[in-house]
Amino acid sequence: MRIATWNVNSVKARLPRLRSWLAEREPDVLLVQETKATDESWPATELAELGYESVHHGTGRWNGVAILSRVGLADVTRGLTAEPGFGGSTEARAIGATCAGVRLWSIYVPNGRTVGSDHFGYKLSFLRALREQCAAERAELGLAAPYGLLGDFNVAPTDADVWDITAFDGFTHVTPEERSAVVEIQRAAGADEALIDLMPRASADPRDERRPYTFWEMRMLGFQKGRGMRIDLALVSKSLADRTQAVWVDRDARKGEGPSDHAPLVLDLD
DNA sequence: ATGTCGTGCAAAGCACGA
Repeated sequence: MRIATWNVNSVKARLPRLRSWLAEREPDVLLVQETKATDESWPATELAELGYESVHHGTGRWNGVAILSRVGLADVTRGLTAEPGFGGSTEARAIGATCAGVRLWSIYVPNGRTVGSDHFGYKLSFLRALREQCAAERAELGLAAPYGLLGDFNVAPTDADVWDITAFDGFTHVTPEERSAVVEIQRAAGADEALIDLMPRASADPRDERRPYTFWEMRMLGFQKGRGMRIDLALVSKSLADRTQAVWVDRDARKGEGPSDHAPLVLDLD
């Protein structure tokens, strides 16, 4: 089974590339972020023609998350129980479903903008709500149940996860507060059964030994200059990690005409 | 290099978010 996560930065703008990517890589489950779609404009019919049932949670223009599956899609949950809002309303940043017996979430953590801003506080609140959701669900499902939080976390877990840590001094995505909030999510059900941050290789090539990034800024030719970040994560239970044979970034999806600024993160399971 | 994208509004340019 193949599970992938991809911030597509508008499903409308990316539909041609999404279609060809699905045909090429044939994931069984794809967790999507930043669809920028409404539930009405979500291309469910086109995706169904490609063999995927899908669920979408979005209000248009910004945010929006979805799950595509060709191995079943059950127990759909839109949003987090304790999800905070921003500017007076809740956004569409989390959707969960059970696919082929695996409980999965498609997560789009707020960017945070600048350290100490209202949006930064919102980001930390969102991460706390995700920890609560994870703790409650894992307790309910049992710690042995295969479980995964995948998506765009907008946090680089370590200094090695950005192209040059000195370039990030004073910026979001690398602060101790954000990093410890992610660790707290991993430990939501206790340190013994912590979710594992699956480390991908940098591309589809098994011999690729470059540092693995999942995001490169559109501005300033970030991809062309190798200025990447590993901010799309797969945090999975031991039961799911044990089934994982390969984890890789589909770096090729960042190339060519009209890419997203993120590349898909792919898990190949036993 | 505040250098690229995508969206929506109201318009063929701008504001906003990333």
